[in-house]
Amino acid sequence: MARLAGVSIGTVSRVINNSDHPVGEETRTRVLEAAAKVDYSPNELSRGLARGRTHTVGVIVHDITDSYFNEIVRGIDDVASEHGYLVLVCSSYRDADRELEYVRKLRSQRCEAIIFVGGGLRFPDYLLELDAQLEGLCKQGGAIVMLAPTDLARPRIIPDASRAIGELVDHLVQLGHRDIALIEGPPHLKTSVQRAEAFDAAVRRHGIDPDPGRRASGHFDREQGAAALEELLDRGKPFTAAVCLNDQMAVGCLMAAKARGLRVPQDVSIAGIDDLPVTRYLDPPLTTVRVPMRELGRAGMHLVLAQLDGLRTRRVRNVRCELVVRESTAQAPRTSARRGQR
Amino acid sequence: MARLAGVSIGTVSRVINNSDHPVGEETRTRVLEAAAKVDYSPNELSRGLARGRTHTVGVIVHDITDSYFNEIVRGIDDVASEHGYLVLVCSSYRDADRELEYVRKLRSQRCEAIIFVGGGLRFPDYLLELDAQLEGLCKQGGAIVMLAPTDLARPRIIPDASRAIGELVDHLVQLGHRDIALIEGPPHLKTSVQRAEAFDAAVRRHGIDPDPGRRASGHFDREQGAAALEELLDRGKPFTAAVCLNDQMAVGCLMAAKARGLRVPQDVSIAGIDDLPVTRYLDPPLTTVRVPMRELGRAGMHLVLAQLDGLRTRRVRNVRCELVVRESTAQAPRTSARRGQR
DNA sequence: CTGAAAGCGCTTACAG
DNA sequence: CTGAAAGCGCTTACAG
Repeated sequence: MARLAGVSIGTVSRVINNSDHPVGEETRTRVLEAAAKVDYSPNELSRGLARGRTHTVGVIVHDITDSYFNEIVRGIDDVASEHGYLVLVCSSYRDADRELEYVRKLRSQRCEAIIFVGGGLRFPDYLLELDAQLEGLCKQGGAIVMLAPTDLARPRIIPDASRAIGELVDHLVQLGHRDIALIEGPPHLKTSVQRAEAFDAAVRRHGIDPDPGRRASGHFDREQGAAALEELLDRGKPFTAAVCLNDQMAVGCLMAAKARGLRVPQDVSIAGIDDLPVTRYLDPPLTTVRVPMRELGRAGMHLVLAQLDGLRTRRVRNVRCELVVRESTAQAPRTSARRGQR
Repeated sequence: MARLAGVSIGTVSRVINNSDHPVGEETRTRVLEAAAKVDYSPNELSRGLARGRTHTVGVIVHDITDSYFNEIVRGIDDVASEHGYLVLVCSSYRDADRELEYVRKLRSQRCEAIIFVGGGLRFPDYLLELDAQLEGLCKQGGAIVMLAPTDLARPRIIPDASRAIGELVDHLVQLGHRDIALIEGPPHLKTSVQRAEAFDAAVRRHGIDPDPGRRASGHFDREQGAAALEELLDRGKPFTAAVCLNDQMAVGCLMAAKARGLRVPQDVSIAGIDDLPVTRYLDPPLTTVRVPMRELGRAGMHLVLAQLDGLRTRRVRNVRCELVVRESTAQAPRTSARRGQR
């Protein structure tokens, strides 16, 4: 194509990149014409090799079909595409090995940044290896951003639901609930641990002792959230409300409660966390804690850009979450959920 | 790192790639040790340049937060990751320029394939330019796969809902519905056009003339689906059932109907197409046509792999879709929806 | 079994 | 204003 235009490849490069190096008008036109004729597509690989920039960022999520994650990816992508970046989406399914494998791959691809959307796993070996990989990426000039609690000392923006979880518990207690069941996420996931701690602290403030008998894990998953509710029901310890530490589990929990013949919220109140789009379409619409997912994604990508621009930071930024009261929570019934069961 | 191991870069390459070119055992260990020590991360860019393979595929969707698309991406990613491919996800929002821009970028990145998940737009200029870009990508050795109806002659796997739409209409007519409203998608989108044609053909089979007065566009979008129902209601032409050409619109339609005080399905039956996960959690659960999204994604990526393996094909494969009857459709009421409105 | 060297397609000082 | 050439980090015939 340089031959077609009758110029050197250096000149071609200059006009294609609109470099500020001067190029003769007539030469420029000749190059542009030749480029159009042969349908020239500049090779980003070699360009990346030569310039050290790939215009790609990697994003590691739990599962792209989970709204929590795809909403955040949407936010990331909004600003990424605005700035000419392409996004590599990697679903790790919270598997440490899968995640490490992806990090290695993204590094090899010379992504300019990796954004971790999901919560940090808490396995020591994994943390060590992950930190080494991330250090390597940083040395290559890459940026790292974490959008969830983690044990790694990396720049991060974290949705902090603690305060809103407190408000949620206040709300329930005001409605007369004292026997509040808790459906947790994966025990090795920091997000779940933190949310559970916030819940425990909140009920204690009301003089209620967190009761292991009213607690089950739904692994942040819809089906397992449903199973957790059933387990709690089968355990026989009465409760009038169930707090699910994410909305996916709350969806499952709600369906399971209905399937057991419980009316929500008359027989049992149910609340979640995240405020996924689906919560509005449930019957009843779900009381939950709003995590500003799209904004979180946008902020995350902006932090990436700032770092690539030379910003050095280890500052941790918290993002406020708000209680959203809808119709799945109401006055506690006289008889508790278990007995109310038909 | 070659220096650290005291060998040539050629030798390093051979052991890192586990090439079948013989390498001395002791040399191999030395290289591996050096690699571990410096935390060596092979540069995929240069590797891609030298070998002409990038191990990436681009996927163009409408919007990653739309379940229809992220479910398909999930299927693609399942087999892509199995085969060591990374996935670049591009949301075009059905904008022709955005889509073309992404195609150019993916080409520049030398993606080995582009999978188009969404339906084809039908703008002549766009089609021309797109086809040129795709031809370019093919010449570079890339594969193309379309997972929706399109006017382009490229390998494709298409979910064919026509037959199931016919069954849906039969189902409604059997329930006594004759005044059936239709909420369509974007008029320039082939998927929407085809589904509408299938609907028209089906009602005609029952001696019903498609009525423009009972037809509105919701642009495949939740909010606009709701607006479309309201418009139909306001138009004053009575109907006892509304068929939405995708589930997103059906969700909006259902909420709007309830907001207007209509009972579903007693006052009006509502049906969608796609069988998104959310349809199960609605009240009432939605009657719809199941499009096997995840399988479609998997099949799409398999077709990519086959093409990269040298398969030459222009064959069009259709994927069967099935009617799923749930609770949002029932016997037609005596009085039609409009009058039933409170 | 090992290395030197050409080549992948660019960018970018450096000369002219 | 233009070109020749080094360099980005690999792979892979080609010699030895």
